[in-house]
Amino acid sequence: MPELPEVETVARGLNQLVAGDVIESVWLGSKPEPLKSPAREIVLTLERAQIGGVRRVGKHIVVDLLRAGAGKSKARNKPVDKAQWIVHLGMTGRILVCRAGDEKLKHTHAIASLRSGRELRFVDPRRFGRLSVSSEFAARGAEPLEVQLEAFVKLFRQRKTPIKSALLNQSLLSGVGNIYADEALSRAAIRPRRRASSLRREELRRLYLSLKEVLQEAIALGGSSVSDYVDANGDQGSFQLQHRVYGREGEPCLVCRTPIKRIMITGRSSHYCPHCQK
DNA sequence: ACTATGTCCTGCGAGC
DNA sequence: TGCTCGCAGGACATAG
Repeated sequence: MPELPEVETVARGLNQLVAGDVIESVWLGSKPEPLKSPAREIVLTLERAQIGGVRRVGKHIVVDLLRAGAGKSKARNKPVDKAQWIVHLGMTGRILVCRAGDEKLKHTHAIASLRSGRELRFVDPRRFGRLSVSSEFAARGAEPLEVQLEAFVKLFRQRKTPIKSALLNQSLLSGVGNIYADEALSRAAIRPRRRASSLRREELRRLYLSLKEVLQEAIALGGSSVSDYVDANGDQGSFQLQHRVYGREGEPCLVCRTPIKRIMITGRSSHYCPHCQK
Protein backbone atom coordinates (compact mmCIF):
# COMPACT_ATOMS: atom_id res chain seq x y z
CA MET A 1 0.00 0.00 0.00
CA PRO A 2 1.83 3.03 -1.20
CA GLU A 3 2.15 5.65 1.50
CA LEU A 4 4.54 8.57 1.66
CA PRO A 5 7.83 6.59 1.65
CA GLU A 6 6.71 4.30 -1.16
CA VAL A 7 5.42 7.17 -3.28
CA GLU A 8 8.62 9.12 -2.62
CA THR A 9 10.66 6.12 -3.77
CA VAL A 10 8.59 5.66 -6.91
CA ALA A 11 8.71 9.37 -7.76
CA ARG A 12 12.50 9.52 -7.35
CA GLY A 13 12.92 6.45 -9.52
CA LEU A 14 10.62 7.76 -12.22
CA ASN A 15 12.38 11.08 -12.19
CA GLN A 16 15.68 9.33 -12.85
CA LEU A 17 14.16 7.32 -15.68
CA VAL A 18 11.97 9.70 -17.63
CA ALA A 19 12.81 13.35 -16.85
CA GLY A 20 13.41 15.13 -20.12
CA ASP A 21 11.55 12.60 -22.23
CA VAL A 22 8.51 13.67 -24.23
CA ILE A 23 5.05 12.14 -24.21
CA GLU A 24 4.04 11.58 -27.80
CA SER A 25 0.70 9.88 -27.41
CA VAL A 26 -1.67 8.64 -24.75
CA TRP A 27 -3.95 5.64 -24.61
CA LEU A 28 -6.66 5.39 -21.98
CA GLY A 29 -8.40 2.11 -21.22
CA SER A 30 -12.09 1.73 -21.75
CA LYS A 31 -15.13 1.75 -19.51
CA PRO A 32 -14.80 2.77 -15.89
CA GLU A 33 -11.55 4.66 -16.21
CA PRO A 34 -9.89 5.65 -12.97
CA LEU A 35 -9.88 9.30 -13.96
CA LYS A 36 -10.55 12.39 -11.94
CA SER A 37 -10.26 14.67 -14.94
CA PRO A 38 -12.14 14.22 -18.22
CA ALA A 39 -10.32 11.83 -20.53
CA ARG A 40 -9.94 14.35 -23.35
CA GLU A 41 -8.43 16.87 -20.95
CA ILE A 42 -5.85 14.35 -19.83
CA VAL A 43 -4.96 13.44 -23.39
CA LEU A 44 -4.71 17.08 -24.50
CA THR A 45 -2.53 17.97 -21.53
CA LEU A 46 -0.14 15.05 -21.82
CA GLU A 47 0.35 14.71 -25.54
CA ARG A 48 3.45 16.48 -26.84
CA ALA A 49 4.43 17.60 -23.35
CA GLN A 50 7.96 17.25 -22.09
CA ILE A 51 8.44 15.72 -18.67
CA GLY A 52 10.20 18.34 -16.58
CA GLY A 53 10.48 16.09 -13.56
CA VAL A 54 8.65 13.75 -11.23
CA ARG A 55 8.10 14.43 -7.54
CA ARG A 56 5.88 13.49 -4.62
CA VAL A 57 3.22 15.56 -2.90
CA GLY A 58 1.54 13.67 -0.06
CA LYS A 59 0.64 10.30 -1.56
CA HIS A 60 0.43 11.79 -5.04
CA ILE A 61 2.97 11.46 -7.82
CA VAL A 62 3.29 14.77 -9.63
CA VAL A 63 4.69 14.70 -13.15
CA ASP A 64 5.62 18.26 -14.08
CA LEU A 65 4.90 18.89 -17.73
CA LEU A 66 6.37 21.51 -20.02
CA ARG A 67 4.27 22.28 -23.06
CA ALA A 68 5.22 24.54 -25.89
CA GLY A 69 2.61 27.25 -26.37
CA ALA A 70 0.17 26.62 -29.16
CA GLY A 71 1.56 27.62 -32.53
CA LYS A 72 4.49 29.95 -33.07
CA SER A 73 3.83 32.34 -30.27
CA LYS A 74 4.37 36.05 -30.38
CA ALA A 75 6.59 37.05 -27.55
CA ARG A 76 3.75 37.86 -25.18
CA ASN A 77 2.06 34.51 -25.68
CA LYS A 78 2.97 32.05 -23.00
CA PRO A 79 5.95 30.28 -24.51
CA VAL A 80 5.87 27.39 -22.09
CA ASP A 81 2.71 26.22 -20.45
CA LYS A 82 3.01 24.53 -17.09
CA ALA A 83 0.83 21.61 -16.18
CA GLN A 84 0.95 18.55 -14.00
CA TRP A 85 -0.06 14.98 -14.43
CA ILE A 86 -1.22 13.70 -11.06
CA VAL A 87 -1.16 10.00 -10.26
CA HIS A 88 -2.52 8.47 -7.08
CA LEU A 89 -1.60 4.82 -6.74
CA GLY A 90 -4.42 3.94 -4.37
CA MET A 91 -3.80 0.49 -2.94
CA THR A 92 -2.42 -1.50 -5.83
CA GLY A 93 -1.53 1.06 -8.47
CA ARG A 94 1.81 0.90 -10.25
CA ILE A 95 3.56 2.92 -12.90
CA LEU A 96 5.71 0.77 -15.11
CA VAL A 97 8.41 1.95 -17.48
CA CYS A 98 8.22 -0.49 -20.39
CA ARG A 99 9.42 -1.02 -23.91
CA ALA A 100 6.69 -0.40 -26.46
CA GLY A 101 6.52 -4.07 -27.37
CA ASP A 102 6.30 -5.45 -23.84
CA GLU A 103 3.33 -7.60 -22.98
CA LYS A 104 0.43 -5.59 -21.62
CA LEU A 105 -0.51 -6.65 -18.12
CA LYS A 106 -4.10 -7.19 -17.10
CA HIS A 107 -5.58 -4.07 -15.46
CA THR A 108 -3.53 -1.67 -17.57
CA HIS A 109 -5.63 1.50 -17.61
CA ALA A 110 -3.37 4.05 -19.29
CA ILE A 111 -0.28 4.14 -21.49
CA ALA A 112 1.84 7.17 -22.33
CA SER A 113 4.20 6.54 -25.24
CA LEU A 114 7.49 8.38 -25.00
CA ARG A 115 9.79 9.73 -27.67
CA SER A 116 12.56 7.44 -26.40
CA GLY A 117 10.52 4.42 -27.47
CA ARG A 118 9.51 3.56 -23.94
CA GLU A 119 6.08 3.67 -22.37
CA LEU A 120 4.74 4.74 -19.00
CA ARG A 121 1.96 2.34 -18.07
CA PHE A 122 -0.52 2.73 -15.26
CA VAL A 123 -1.62 -0.64 -13.93
CA ASP A 124 -4.07 -1.00 -11.05
CA PRO A 125 -6.02 -4.21 -10.34
CA ARG A 126 -8.14 -2.74 -7.57
CA ARG A 127 -8.87 0.53 -9.31
CA PHE A 128 -8.44 2.64 -6.22
CA GLY A 129 -5.82 4.70 -7.99
CA ARG A 130 -6.66 7.90 -9.82
CA LEU A 131 -5.28 9.92 -12.71
CA SER A 132 -5.85 13.60 -13.26
CA VAL A 133 -4.27 16.73 -14.65
CA SER A 134 -3.88 20.07 -12.95
CA SER A 135 -2.14 23.37 -13.32
CA GLU A 136 -1.61 24.11 -9.68
CA PHE A 137 -1.76 20.93 -7.69
CA ALA A 138 -1.46 21.27 -3.94
CA ALA A 139 -2.13 18.88 -1.11
CA ARG A 140 -4.69 19.85 1.50
CA GLY A 141 -2.75 18.64 4.48
CA ALA A 142 0.72 19.51 5.77
CA GLU A 143 3.79 17.59 4.65
CA PRO A 144 4.84 15.45 7.62
CA LEU A 145 8.54 15.89 6.85
CA GLU A 146 8.27 19.66 6.64
CA VAL A 147 5.67 20.67 9.19
CA GLN A 148 6.90 22.54 12.28
CA LEU A 149 6.18 21.26 15.78
CA GLU A 150 3.80 24.10 16.65
CA ALA A 151 1.68 23.56 13.55
CA PHE A 152 1.68 19.81 14.19
CA VAL A 153 0.43 20.27 17.74
CA LYS A 154 -2.34 22.56 16.52
CA LEU A 155 -3.60 19.94 14.07
CA PHE A 156 -4.51 17.53 16.86
CA ARG A 157 -5.21 19.63 19.93
CA GLN A 158 -8.98 19.91 19.48
CA ARG A 159 -9.75 16.60 17.84
CA LYS A 160 -11.88 14.06 19.64
CA THR A 161 -11.24 11.34 17.10
CA PRO A 162 -8.68 8.62 17.90
CA ILE A 163 -5.14 9.77 17.21
CA LYS A 164 -4.79 6.90 14.75
CA SER A 165 -7.69 8.23 12.67
CA ALA A 166 -6.38 11.78 12.87
CA LEU A 167 -3.01 10.66 11.52
CA LEU A 168 -4.75 9.07 8.55
CA ASN A 169 -6.79 12.19 7.78
CA GLN A 170 -5.20 13.59 4.64
CA SER A 171 -6.62 17.06 5.17
CA LEU A 172 -4.50 17.30 8.33
CA LEU A 173 -1.32 15.53 7.21
CA SER A 174 -0.59 14.39 3.67
CA GLY A 175 0.98 11.03 3.12
CA VAL A 176 0.51 9.03 6.32
CA GLY A 177 -1.24 5.69 5.83
CA ASN A 178 -2.02 2.69 7.97
CA ILE A 179 1.50 1.28 8.24
CA TYR A 180 3.31 4.45 9.23
CA ALA A 181 0.55 5.64 11.53
CA ASP A 182 0.90 2.41 13.53
CA GLU A 183 4.69 2.49 13.42
CA ALA A 184 4.88 6.14 14.52
CA LEU A 185 2.49 5.53 17.41
CA SER A 186 4.54 2.52 18.43
CA ARG A 187 7.74 4.52 18.52
CA ALA A 188 6.01 7.32 20.42
CA ALA A 189 4.58 4.79 22.92
CA ILE A 190 1.03 6.04 22.37
CA ARG A 191 -2.03 3.82 21.99
CA PRO A 192 -3.83 4.28 18.69
CA ARG A 193 -7.25 4.55 20.37
CA ARG A 194 -6.30 7.59 22.44
CA ARG A 195 -8.37 10.68 21.64
CA ALA A 196 -6.13 13.13 19.84
CA SER A 197 -7.21 15.89 22.21
CA SER A 198 -6.13 13.82 25.21
CA LEU A 199 -2.49 13.80 24.19
CA ARG A 200 -0.23 15.94 26.33
CA ARG A 201 2.16 18.29 24.64
CA GLU A 202 5.07 16.02 25.42
CA GLU A 203 3.27 13.09 23.81
CA LEU A 204 2.54 15.12 20.69
CA ARG A 205 6.18 16.09 20.55
CA ARG A 206 7.20 12.44 20.73
CA LEU A 207 4.72 11.58 18.00
CA TYR A 208 5.99 14.41 15.82
CA LEU A 209 9.57 13.21 16.12
CA SER A 210 8.65 9.53 15.76
CA LEU A 211 6.66 10.17 12.61
CA LYS A 212 9.50 12.05 10.93
CA GLU A 213 11.97 9.41 12.02
CA VAL A 214 9.99 6.45 10.76
CA LEU A 215 9.20 8.12 7.44
CA GLN A 216 12.82 9.03 6.86
CA GLU A 217 14.07 5.57 7.74
CA ALA A 218 11.48 4.03 5.44
CA ILE A 219 12.47 6.27 2.54
CA ALA A 220 16.09 5.29 3.09
CA LEU A 221 15.10 1.63 2.71
CA GLY A 222 12.91 2.18 -0.33
CA GLY A 223 9.59 1.82 1.49
CA SER A 224 7.70 -1.24 2.73
CA SER A 225 6.78 -4.08 0.39
CA VAL A 226 3.90 -5.72 2.20
CA SER A 227 1.71 -7.02 -0.59
CA ASP A 228 2.73 -6.09 -4.09
CA TYR A 229 4.47 -2.75 -3.88
CA VAL A 230 7.58 -2.31 -6.01
CA ASP A 231 9.39 0.85 -7.06
CA ALA A 232 9.80 2.33 -10.53
CA ASN A 233 12.54 -0.21 -11.33
CA GLY A 234 10.46 -3.14 -10.14
CA ASP A 235 12.48 -3.58 -6.94
CA GLN A 236 10.96 -4.24 -3.55
CA GLY A 237 11.52 -2.01 -0.56
CA SER A 238 12.87 -3.47 2.66
CA PHE A 239 11.36 -1.40 5.44
CA GLN A 240 8.79 -4.13 6.13
CA LEU A 241 11.65 -5.90 7.91
CA GLN A 242 11.84 -2.97 10.34
CA HIS A 243 8.16 -2.96 11.29
CA ARG A 244 7.74 -3.11 15.06
CA VAL A 245 3.96 -3.60 15.18
CA TYR A 246 2.34 -3.50 11.73
CA GLY A 247 1.45 -7.00 10.57
CA ARG A 248 2.92 -8.53 13.76
CA GLU A 249 -0.29 -9.49 15.59
CA GLY A 250 0.46 -12.12 18.23
CA GLU A 251 4.20 -11.82 17.80
CA PRO A 252 6.26 -10.57 20.74
CA CYS A 253 6.93 -6.88 21.22
CA LEU A 254 10.60 -6.30 20.41
CA VAL A 255 11.04 -4.45 23.70
CA CYS A 256 8.99 -6.36 26.31
CA ARG A 257 7.92 -9.60 24.53
CA THR A 258 4.21 -8.89 25.16
CA PRO A 259 2.17 -10.14 22.16
CA ILE A 260 1.27 -7.37 19.73
CA LYS A 261 -2.47 -6.66 19.63
CA ARG A 262 -4.56 -5.88 16.58
CA ILE A 263 -7.80 -3.91 16.92
CA MET A 264 -10.12 -2.16 14.49
CA ILE A 265 -10.34 1.62 14.67
CA THR A 266 -12.97 3.09 12.37
CA GLY A 267 -12.59 0.19 10.01
CA ARG A 268 -8.79 0.18 9.93
CA SER A 269 -6.71 -2.53 11.52
CA SER A 270 -4.38 -1.08 14.10
CA HIS A 271 -1.42 -2.78 15.75
CA TYR A 272 0.17 -1.91 19.07
CA CYS A 273 1.93 -3.23 22.15
CA PRO A 274 -0.51 -3.14 25.09
CA HIS A 275 2.37 -2.91 27.54
CA CYS A 276 4.63 -0.29 25.96
CA GLN A 277 1.97 2.00 24.47
CA LYS A 278 -0.13 4.03 26.90
C1' DA B 1 -17.01 22.06 11.68
C1' DC B 2 -16.37 17.69 13.03
C1' DT B 3 -17.08 12.63 13.27
C1' DA B 4 -18.53 8.04 11.91
C1' DT B 5 -19.91 4.83 8.49
C1' DG B 6 -20.57 2.86 3.89
C1' DT B 7 -18.79 2.18 -0.74
C1' DC B 8 -15.74 1.27 -4.36
C1' DC B 9 -12.64 -2.74 -6.46
C1' DT B 10 -9.99 -7.31 -7.11
C1' DG B 11 -7.08 -10.88 -5.24
C1' DC B 12 -6.06 -13.94 -1.86
C1' DG B 13 -6.14 -16.88 2.11
C1' DA B 14 -8.81 -19.15 5.73
C1' DG B 15 -12.12 -22.42 6.59
C1' DC B 16 -15.22 -25.99 5.45
C1' DT C 1 -10.40 -29.95 -4.71
C1' DG C 2 -13.34 -26.23 -4.99
C1' DC C 3 -16.24 -23.16 -3.06
C1' DT C 4 -17.70 -19.00 -0.18
C1' DC C 5 -16.61 -15.44 2.75
C1' DG C 6 -14.20 -11.72 4.67
C1' DC C 7 -10.49 -8.82 4.62
C1' DA C 8 -6.97 -5.73 2.65
C1' DG C 9 -7.45 0.06 2.73
C1' DG C 10 -7.19 5.28 0.49
C1' DA C 11 -10.39 8.58 -0.58
C1' DC C 12 -14.71 10.22 -1.03
C1' DA C 13 -19.86 10.49 -0.34
C1' DT C 14 -23.27 10.61 2.86
C1' DA C 15 -25.48 10.94 7.22
C1' DG C 16 -25.66 12.42 11.87
